[in-house]
Amino acid sequence: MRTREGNKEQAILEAAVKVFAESGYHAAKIHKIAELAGIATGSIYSYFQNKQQIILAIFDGVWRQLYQQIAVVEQSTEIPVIQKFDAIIDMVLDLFTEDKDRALVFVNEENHVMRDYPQEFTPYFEKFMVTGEEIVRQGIKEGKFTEGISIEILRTYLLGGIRSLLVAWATEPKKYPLSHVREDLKHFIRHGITRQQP
Amino acid sequence: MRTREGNKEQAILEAAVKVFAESGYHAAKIHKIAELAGIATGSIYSYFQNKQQIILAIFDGVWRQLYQQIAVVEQSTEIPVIQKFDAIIDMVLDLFTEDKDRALVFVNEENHVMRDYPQEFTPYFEKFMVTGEEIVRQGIKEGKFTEGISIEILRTYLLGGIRSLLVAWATEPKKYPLSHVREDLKHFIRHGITRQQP
DNA sequence: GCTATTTTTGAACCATGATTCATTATTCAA
DNA sequence: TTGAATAATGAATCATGGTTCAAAAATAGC
Repeated sequence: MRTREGNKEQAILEAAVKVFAESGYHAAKIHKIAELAGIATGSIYSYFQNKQQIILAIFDGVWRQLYQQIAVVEQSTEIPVIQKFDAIIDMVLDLFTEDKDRALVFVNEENHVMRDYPQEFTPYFEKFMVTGEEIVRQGIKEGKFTEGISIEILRTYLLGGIRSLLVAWATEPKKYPLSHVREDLKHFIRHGITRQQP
Repeated sequence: MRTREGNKEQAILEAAVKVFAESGYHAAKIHKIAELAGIATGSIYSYFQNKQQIILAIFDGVWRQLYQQIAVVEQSTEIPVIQKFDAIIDMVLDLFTEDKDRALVFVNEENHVMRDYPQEFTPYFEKFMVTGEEIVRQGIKEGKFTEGISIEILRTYLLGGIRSLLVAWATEPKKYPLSHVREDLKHFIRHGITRQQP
């Protein structure tokens, strides 16, 4: 018998994130991922069925983490609703702080992955969304958020804005320092662009 | 001598938008674009150097239109700054109202096109951004917009939110009716989620 | 109608790169 | 120490699809 040495699956995933971030999913070459992971090309296939399963696994990992965290926030009765949004921002930014490449893959590839393999896309995505909407509903109920707005539209808008900033930061960290992004983002979400009356 | 019949270049672009929207740039097949355009595969290449020039042409068209329109808005002394944002929203949504496919290509493919062919990407993109920032600066100067925020961050956030909503609408128009998207978007941009005091 | 010129055609070419699989290496249990 | 049994290898396979190009078709001027 021969046993598997090391955590190759993890190594592959990490290598894949790097390569996908750099060249995009389609241009990414399996042999390059293998090289980066320090294994042979063929070995990839004893850990993943094929290329698409690799990217699906990456998204599963990200959304699983995000869902677990938003679930905690949602449940909390300590935090005022309005601050739950802050917590979500922090949580998303923190998740990617140490890993720009993951941020890039997360933002750049999601659209086509969801389109191309809708059946196999991680269920944590849906769960995350539902939970987020729950928070918004809570805020409206408490009279803290504007009523009459569409929750769907709000969440799509916010997520889009956040994503866009993630790419910007990951691509040009100097120009978009995370600390500023964090603060400005929280401000815009709460108050929009209109100046606050003193 | 033989003269070219019809506007094949236009036909190719329109077909390409459809095909890119449906399958994404990478999975899109040239022969399918040709078929849709009603010409032979090889003919594509007497109008465009290659596949990438086609998608670059699509982006050039969109950003040119957007730039021309934002330039008019920016110049206007009639419209109050705060309403210039409304005008921009209207202008973007109107541009895509008749063409969901163009919206999808615009949002889904831009990231990788800009990354893969940064040199050849339309100059109207930059021009649009600069003009947009000019409007924000104007708003801050007039004391209408919050000061102390990063214009770069703001514009990235807004654009991301808008794009995200465009895809949502183009993919599920029933769930995201353009009229609602339009109103809610304007509201969020101005006031964020916090409830307005009566 | 005829010819020169340009457009259009679409089958063939060819590069690319994901995936396979026969071979080799490694480990554990006996 | 030996030999199943499984892991790892990477060269070969094979499908895909962008691009080319020789041939055919269409047009305008004569």
